[in-house]
Amino acid sequence: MNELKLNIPNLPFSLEHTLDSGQTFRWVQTGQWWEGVIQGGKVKVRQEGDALFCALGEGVKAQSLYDYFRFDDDLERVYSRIMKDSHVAEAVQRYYGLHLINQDVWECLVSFVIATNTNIPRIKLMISRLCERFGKKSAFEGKPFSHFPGPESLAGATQGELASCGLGYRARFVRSVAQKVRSGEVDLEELRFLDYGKARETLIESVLGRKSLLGIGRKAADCVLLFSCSKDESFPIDVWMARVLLRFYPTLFDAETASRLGTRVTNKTGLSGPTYDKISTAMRGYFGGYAGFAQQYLFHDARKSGLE
DNA sequence: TCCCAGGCTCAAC
DNA sequence: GTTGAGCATGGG
Repeated sequence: MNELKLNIPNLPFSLEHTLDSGQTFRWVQTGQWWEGVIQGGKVKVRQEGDALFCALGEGVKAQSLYDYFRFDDDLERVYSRIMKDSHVAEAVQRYYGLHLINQDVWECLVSFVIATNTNIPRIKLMISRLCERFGKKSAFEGKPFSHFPGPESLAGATQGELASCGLGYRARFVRSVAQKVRSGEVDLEELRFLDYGKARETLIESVLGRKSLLGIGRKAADCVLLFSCSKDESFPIDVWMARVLLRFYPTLFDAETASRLGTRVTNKTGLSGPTYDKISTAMRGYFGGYAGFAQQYLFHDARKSGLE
């Protein structure tokens, strides 16, 4: 095996916390190694202190890993901005070195269409089936693996074929999103160059009263912008975050908003658009431009500790 | 068997 | 504008 040693330029960095935090769904841990597919190629990585040992598949450059893990980020600086209270402080301490990642926009978009109303283990299952069934095949270290299927192949699949990967009612949405991207109606690469507000409008906009991307709501859009477009002020609010906000930050909201957060948690009813926006804007006001980091630490901590 | 899961669409009000 | 049913599926 052709092993490469990469120096991690900015510490802290934790490979495990980063890959285990629900930003991405295809990495598999085997022993001390993590295997994944990025930028069209397979990689195997393991961390030892400030060194990242990796084996790169065909077509993958070390720079791709550098970009993927956002090694330019200076977490200490981020921490100093978001450390507003003991709750983030504890989460930061527990998951010290958790990076936000910069994954492929298309893969991230499909992943979070699939991620609605389900749990992380099943998201992984659905995506791995999707890749096996529709992804291009390659080999790494003599073993076959599948790439993430492109817009063309998912747009060309029937709803039944997609559903057979366990997608259920999501099959329709995945197909529709794939068709919009294939046709060029929605330009994903452009998102990186827009500011957060504009990029978000692009993802959830309606044309003639009809949504352009079926299956993408506010929460999914925020995840895409945070995990694949480096919009660090994005603050996705799912059930877990609703619990966190209700438990630790109720004083940041007026009574009506807090009560709606409560029904989100207990009745599992969705937040209305304006209410979602009001809450995430408040959290951005509280944490600042790196609110997305705070969100990710709080989310991961809540999930790991089984907050109720 | 029932409940929950990184929500969203659609229709009714 | 808000609310609520319905949604496919697998694990606890």
